[in-house]
Amino acid sequence: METNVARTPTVRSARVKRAKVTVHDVAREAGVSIATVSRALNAPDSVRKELRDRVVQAATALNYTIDSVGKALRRQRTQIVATLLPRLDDPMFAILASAIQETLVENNYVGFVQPSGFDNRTLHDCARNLVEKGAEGLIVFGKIDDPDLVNFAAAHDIPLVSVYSYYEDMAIPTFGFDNGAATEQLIAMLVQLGHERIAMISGPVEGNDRQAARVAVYREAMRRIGSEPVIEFIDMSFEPPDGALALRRIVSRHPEISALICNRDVIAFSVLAEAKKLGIRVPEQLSLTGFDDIDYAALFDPPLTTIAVPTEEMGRAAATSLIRHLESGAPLTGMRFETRVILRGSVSRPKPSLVRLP
Amino acid sequence: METNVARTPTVRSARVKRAKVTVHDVAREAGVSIATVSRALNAPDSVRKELRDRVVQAATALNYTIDSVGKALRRQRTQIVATLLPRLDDPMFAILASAIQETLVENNYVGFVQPSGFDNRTLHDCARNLVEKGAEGLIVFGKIDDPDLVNFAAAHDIPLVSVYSYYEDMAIPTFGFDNGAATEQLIAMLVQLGHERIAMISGPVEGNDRQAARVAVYREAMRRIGSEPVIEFIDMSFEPPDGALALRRIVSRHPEISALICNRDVIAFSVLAEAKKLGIRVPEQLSLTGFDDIDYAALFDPPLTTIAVPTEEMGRAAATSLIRHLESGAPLTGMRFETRVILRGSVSRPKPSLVRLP
DNA sequence: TTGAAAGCGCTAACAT
DNA sequence: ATGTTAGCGCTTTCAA
Repeated sequence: METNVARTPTVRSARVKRAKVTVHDVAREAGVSIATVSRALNAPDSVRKELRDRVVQAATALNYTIDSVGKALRRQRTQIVATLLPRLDDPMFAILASAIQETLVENNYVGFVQPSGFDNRTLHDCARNLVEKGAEGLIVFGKIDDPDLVNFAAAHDIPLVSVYSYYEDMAIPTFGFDNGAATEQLIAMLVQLGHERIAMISGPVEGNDRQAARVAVYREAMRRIGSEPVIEFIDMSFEPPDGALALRRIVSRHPEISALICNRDVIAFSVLAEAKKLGIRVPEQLSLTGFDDIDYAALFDPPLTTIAVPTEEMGRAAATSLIRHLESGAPLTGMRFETRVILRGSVSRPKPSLVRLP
Repeated sequence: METNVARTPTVRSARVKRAKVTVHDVAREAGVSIATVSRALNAPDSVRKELRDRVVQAATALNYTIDSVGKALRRQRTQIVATLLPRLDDPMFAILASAIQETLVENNYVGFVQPSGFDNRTLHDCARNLVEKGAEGLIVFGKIDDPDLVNFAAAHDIPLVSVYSYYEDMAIPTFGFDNGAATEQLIAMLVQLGHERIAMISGPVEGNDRQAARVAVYREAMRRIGSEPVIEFIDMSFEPPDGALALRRIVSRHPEISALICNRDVIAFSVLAEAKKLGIRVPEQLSLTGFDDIDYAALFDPPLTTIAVPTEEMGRAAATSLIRHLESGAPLTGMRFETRVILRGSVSRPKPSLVRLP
């Protein structure tokens, strides 16, 4: 879109390596041994006040910065955790990443964040790269479907946790909620309002346990109430035209549909916009739901009914547990979170009038 | 909101340190020296094919993973870059972070991403922490207003670049656009449509060059056309009630306002929602603009007029330049990007009827 | 082409 | 309480 039109003057023509200040320099300056420098900086109480002050002063004077690479090599600990997410440029993932990164830094850790796509069957290479760069713990979004990753983590003693989806009795601890149960909540609400012809827009289910669980529960519910399942699968890289196209397909092929479940809020946003273009009134002619309750859901017109997911809490819990495990070998125990339906204006009782394309 | 109701069974009761596979193990297995192992893995061409194959085979058999900590200590290179952003849980920042992280990994780097707040006058501590954890290059969002950070980076030879805001002739290379010019574009468009009474909702300007530049240009423009500047400052941590309150203040104190510039799209979203509640018709009674053109801007009703910012391109350019500099000492040269007004339905010519609170 | 050996910066075991 | 020293895993001279 935009092109660069100008270039600032060059800043440094070459990378000049300045001599690095090390513990030896500080030790010399303070007139102590390198061990005392290390102690004064890491365990101040174990050093006499006078020496400690001299060390701190010397370190400040020389502008000393600890080299965590040397430290990490010696301690065999990096205090780095890596997070693998399908993508980062999407509110829900970004909120999760934000919660994780903040938790890490509060605990003197730092984190790599890597967008790795929606297919959890091929995470190994990405994870391996991050571990090789120093990650000593791994947080993965959703159910881990890659045996290579699981084996790799086990072989290298890298603790591995999963966030967002909850599973009982999994080898890998999960910090999340039950996607199927959440969809159940949504469908139960719609059914109670009187909806029977319900459609779904989902992402691909391959390697994506969240979408798979929601689709499965939806199919089962339709079977129960004797309705034909109507599902449109679209790419998960949020492209408004995809949502729009899916809506057009559904209303043209299944004009009897009275409610539409979108498996992500952002899909519902584009569907809502398209519905307006098509002259379909939401919720009068079509009830619409999203998933995740991202901030903007309440700001649309009508406000979007959706499932509230405790994204931030899950991220913090996963990161906190992982850190505790890394620090003190505390047992790594998954946690189940609850979701709830946020009923807003995009849903109403079904009206007798059917949806029709203009 | 949600509480955890269940706990999965414990996975590992203690962290058992498995003996680590090192170059020595691979060397022994392959019957070569550790030097040959290193060469076979890093510079295959310098090792006879037969030995090379033996090494690779041994490494695979032993499940060897290179330890980048040892490598980094020896090479004095980590291939880690850190990015400091005001926050991560917001679409525009998330898109930028995503572009940077992807660029890094494509170049065999990895990245720390740290939310560090909106005040660029106090970045030093955060940056120092990331450098101590191994970052050898730093990308900072917006103009760097912290002399401590600049001095620190210079003292430790840490290349430092700024992304999003462009400045000519800055000591630190900037990859961004001119925030003032962008606001000029917006105001020129509104003025051309006939607007004279224009208000602005901004974030705090302290330590935030983006907001400061936009406010300054706005004030100057109002002076030029002889209108009183009407500015509401709100917290930048997107809280819909803040935007709503700012709108109510503006229309109650200045009912003559015909256009409202919001310095972020997300603020405009909440203002738009509140306008509907108040019965203010957009754009008939009030023209509304945002900033950044995040994906959802086009999906609102009416679609939001805004400034398109090449977020992804800026992020990729900053990361690419930094990597090239790190790899080969290539000069670090800033780049200026262009913005443009995206005219959508939230803006129209001003109508004679004034905005009134219901 | 390959091997031996040094050493990156740090912490911790041991000695004093 | 402080100093001496070994060594974490790796790459890269230097020598063969």
